Amino acid sequence: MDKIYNHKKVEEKIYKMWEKNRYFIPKTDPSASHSTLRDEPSGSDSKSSGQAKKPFSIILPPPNANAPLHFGHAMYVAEDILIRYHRMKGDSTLWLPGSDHAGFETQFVFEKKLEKEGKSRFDFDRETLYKMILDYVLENKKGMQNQLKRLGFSLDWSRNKFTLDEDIIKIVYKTFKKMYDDGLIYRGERLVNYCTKCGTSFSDLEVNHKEQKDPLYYLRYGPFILATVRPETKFGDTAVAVNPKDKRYKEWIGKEIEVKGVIGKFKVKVIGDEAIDPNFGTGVAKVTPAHDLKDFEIGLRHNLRRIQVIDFDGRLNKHAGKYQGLRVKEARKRVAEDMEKMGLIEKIDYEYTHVIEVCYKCTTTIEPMLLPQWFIKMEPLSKPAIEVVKKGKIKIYPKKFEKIYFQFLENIRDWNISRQIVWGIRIPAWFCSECHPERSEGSLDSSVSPQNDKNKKWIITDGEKPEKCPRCGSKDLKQDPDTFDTWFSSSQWPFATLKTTKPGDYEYFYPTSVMETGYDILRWWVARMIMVGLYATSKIPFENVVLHGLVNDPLGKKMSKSRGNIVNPLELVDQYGADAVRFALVFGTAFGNDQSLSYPKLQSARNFTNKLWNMGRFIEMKKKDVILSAVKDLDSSALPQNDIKKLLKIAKTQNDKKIIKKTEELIEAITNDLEKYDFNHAAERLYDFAWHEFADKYIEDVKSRIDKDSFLILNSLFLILLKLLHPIMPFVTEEIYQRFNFGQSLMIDSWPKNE
RNA sequence: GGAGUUGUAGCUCAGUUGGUUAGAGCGCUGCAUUGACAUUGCAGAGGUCACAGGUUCGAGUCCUGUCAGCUCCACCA
Repeated sequence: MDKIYNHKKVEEKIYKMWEKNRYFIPKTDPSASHSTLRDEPSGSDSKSSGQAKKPFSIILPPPNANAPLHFGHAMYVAEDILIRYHRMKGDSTLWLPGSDHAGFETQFVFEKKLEKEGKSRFDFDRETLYKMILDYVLENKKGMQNQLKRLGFSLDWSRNKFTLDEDIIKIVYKTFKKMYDDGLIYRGERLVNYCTKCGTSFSDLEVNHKEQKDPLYYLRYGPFILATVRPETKFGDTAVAVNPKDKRYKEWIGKEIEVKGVIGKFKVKVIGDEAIDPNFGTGVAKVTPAHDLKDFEIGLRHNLRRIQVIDFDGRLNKHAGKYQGLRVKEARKRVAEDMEKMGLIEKIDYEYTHVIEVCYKCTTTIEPMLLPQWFIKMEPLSKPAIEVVKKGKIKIYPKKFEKIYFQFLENIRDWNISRQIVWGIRIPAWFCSECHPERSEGSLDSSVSPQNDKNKKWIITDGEKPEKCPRCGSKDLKQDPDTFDTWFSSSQWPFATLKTTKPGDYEYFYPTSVMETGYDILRWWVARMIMVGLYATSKIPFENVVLHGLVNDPLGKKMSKSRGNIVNPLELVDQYGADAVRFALVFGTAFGNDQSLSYPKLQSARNFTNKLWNMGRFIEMKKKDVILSAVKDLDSSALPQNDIKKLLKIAKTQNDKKIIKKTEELIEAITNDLEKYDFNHAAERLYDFAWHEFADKYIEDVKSRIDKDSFLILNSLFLILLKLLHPIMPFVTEEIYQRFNFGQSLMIDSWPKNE
């Protein structure tokens, strides 16, 4: 054995050995009776194997396939710890890998790449663009999978899935169709970021913010004076709002007022809404639900009409009367001038600065525009999801996150699942061009006027294109150009994967045992998996939710591409070894809390791997000494002993007995820690015991008096220690195990237990 | 603006349902050791537990408020 543990010589070799021996594949693979392919764990009794026993399963949260993993992903080590622990306990254990197409984000990343090449999405048709992104993603996936392997993750690669696999898409379609048939899907309007120059809508990611100075007009508005920067949207006003607590206007709430305007008089209602800041302007605001995000929300709450006055070409429409046809900027100027002439402007504040949204491509001001979108009614789904956690059918660890979960579900809003991008699963909805020819289709966005959509009869299928229109028989059917929100497909991940891996998987492994992921996606992903899982399968998707904290950079700042502080886990694996990286991640921070990447911690974890290595070296050396003393039955007695009671019998000194008892306590404690997902305590306890009890005290004590019996104790306890450490530090423990010829492989050896 | 979360040694963090003298690692100081390991061992210094109240026989722990950091959500008409 080398004097210093060299992870570079060990890790790749060991991982290949595990993979080759199919140790990552569940012992009881329901699809084939090949459980004899490898031996049972040496310590487990035959009763514990077979279908009857409950399996242990985890679905890996599929990382986005658009970029290499960052260091935060290495936190999935918590899952590997659980998986390895249960595998050693003798459970049939499955950890299923996969990756996510990550709609928005991937398309955004890809377009950045196009931009560098001097191109843009508008240079390609839909099919070409999709194909290009797909190639890009498939290439990325490989690197990502390599990263997971380098971390030592014992994932069953024979069951690897991707959210855009044909069979996954089929299931997503089926769920959508079922929801539609059950009346959970409806067509509703929503404001999107729209660039009238590019002629398309953008995601929030694609919108830039810019501070600029604009005149703030104080308009005479019926009996009120109110401040606005957008007098040109006045034609779309359907209410005037004040804060309900504002004494100045309290008595007006609920009344209708008459307003004199540049194209005649009109009437609007006064409403009270908390969103209105009494301290801004005069404390009165006009409400234009069709062209302002906040007003849209107010409109939803008060059931206001939405009048679209700006069209998709950026010009005012018929609602603007004589201003029809003018562009927004020009219209604003003209309306303001005319109002001034009519004496409708109280004053103008030219010093007002605010933040506006501009198109990241052409810097045109973004217009919030109404677009028809598909929505899911969430209340029927959220209620059962609240129930299962309240009743304890699904448990959330650490418990503090339950609060966030309930808060989200109790205030849930309907879910808009339409996205105006090509990269994703296209929505299986068609309409007939004969019955409803008014819709113009063709571009990547879905620029339709919402008025047309209301009477449109959509044909929803589970993926197949309908042959003809069920009403007029026309074969000229057009598919909705939109794609599903990525979370819509990932909300189905636990059952969609297991239904499409191997026959019997779903029946055997679903619901899965644990869903482990970062707390930051508890709402976006975990809550939705519970809701959609319950809906589609009538079962909970998993029994336990375990949430880890975020890994920030060494200064405590969130790692992000824009900050440029992303750390690739492979760099650290190269430098410190996978075991050290894994150990450092769970050591020294309460599980579920955020931590900062700490190089000193990595270093001390690396030193710990070396300490273990040298404990092994010492024992190997002593073994030779003891064998050299030429006692006949030494070979068999040098084999480690699983039965701790027997060890106690041969213990001669108080120190022997003490260390055996402490090991017994350790087994109990570590087992409890892992059952409670208390990873940091397990790691801390193991570190402290291995280093400061076993090495500093016991080895030092036994060093000078080693004989046959004390060697047996030493050797046996060391094997137990290796087993307890293996889930966290699989490589160095396995390497020592192999060198000592303790058995076939540590990863399928038995978990220590006290009788 | 709303919500969540954190504040404990120079640094990074533990501290279970309140219960003796508040712990660990790194760093620091001193000593030792070249026969497992210098990626080592032994010993030591270092804390008004953010602040102010309250409950209690007793508070790092429970309650209220204040301040600061971080995260998420919504966003200034």
